[in-house]
Amino acid sequence: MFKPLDPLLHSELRLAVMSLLISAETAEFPYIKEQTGATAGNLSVQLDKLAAAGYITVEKTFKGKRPCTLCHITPTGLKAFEEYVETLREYLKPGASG
Amino acid sequence: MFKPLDPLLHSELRLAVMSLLISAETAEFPYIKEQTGATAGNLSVQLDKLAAAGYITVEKTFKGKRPCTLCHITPTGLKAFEEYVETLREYLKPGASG
DNA sequence: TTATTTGGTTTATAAAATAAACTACTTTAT
DNA sequence: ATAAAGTAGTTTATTTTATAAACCAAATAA
Repeated sequence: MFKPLDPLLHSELRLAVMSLLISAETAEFPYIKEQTGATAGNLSVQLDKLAAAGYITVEKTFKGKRPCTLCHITPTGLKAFEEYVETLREYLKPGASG
Repeated sequence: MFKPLDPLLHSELRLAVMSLLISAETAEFPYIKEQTGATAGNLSVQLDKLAAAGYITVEKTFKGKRPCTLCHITPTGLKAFEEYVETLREYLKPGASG
């Protein structure tokens, strides 16, 4: 039947963030914001949720004198992403019972 | 970058319904309910939304004396589903720029 | 020094999902 | 015949989620 989709990942913005972080190793807040087209507020909230779940880490650093928020994916996050993709395939491949 | 995902399809239940209808040609309300594990109320609401978008048609018939709600996918719905899958792939295949 | 920009967070609002309650009718049991 | 229980759903209320608007603090530019 249909296995439930991880609700934390089944969100357009959070999924986009995870997608970026998988290829990017680490990414800065403004970069993610630009790549996803999200507002800063929304991104801030969604990063918090991903961090609370342990899917990413959010590191507060400085770049010269300015604050700089660095994000990167955790092993837990990577695993969750992979599982999400696996689960989703069942929704996308109709007829393929499994 | 990230193309927006059709919000109508980016819903666990509606996606499951569409997935079923693609393989099933037509399906009865109770069958969809059983296969998705949804409550009747939720299913009713989500079927309405899919129908309002023209993604499915909902036909009210009778099976003997009992009411019977038949659903089937429309060409519009099929196209939307395929586009959704295509768009989603960009989120799932990190690094593959396109 | 007073804007303006950068880099965010917090809070309020809108939208969506879900569940609970209800309607209408049928079948079964009494 | 009537009551109880089941089927097939809809409507409405509640909760959750997503989004946007408002705000704060520091740095830079005018």
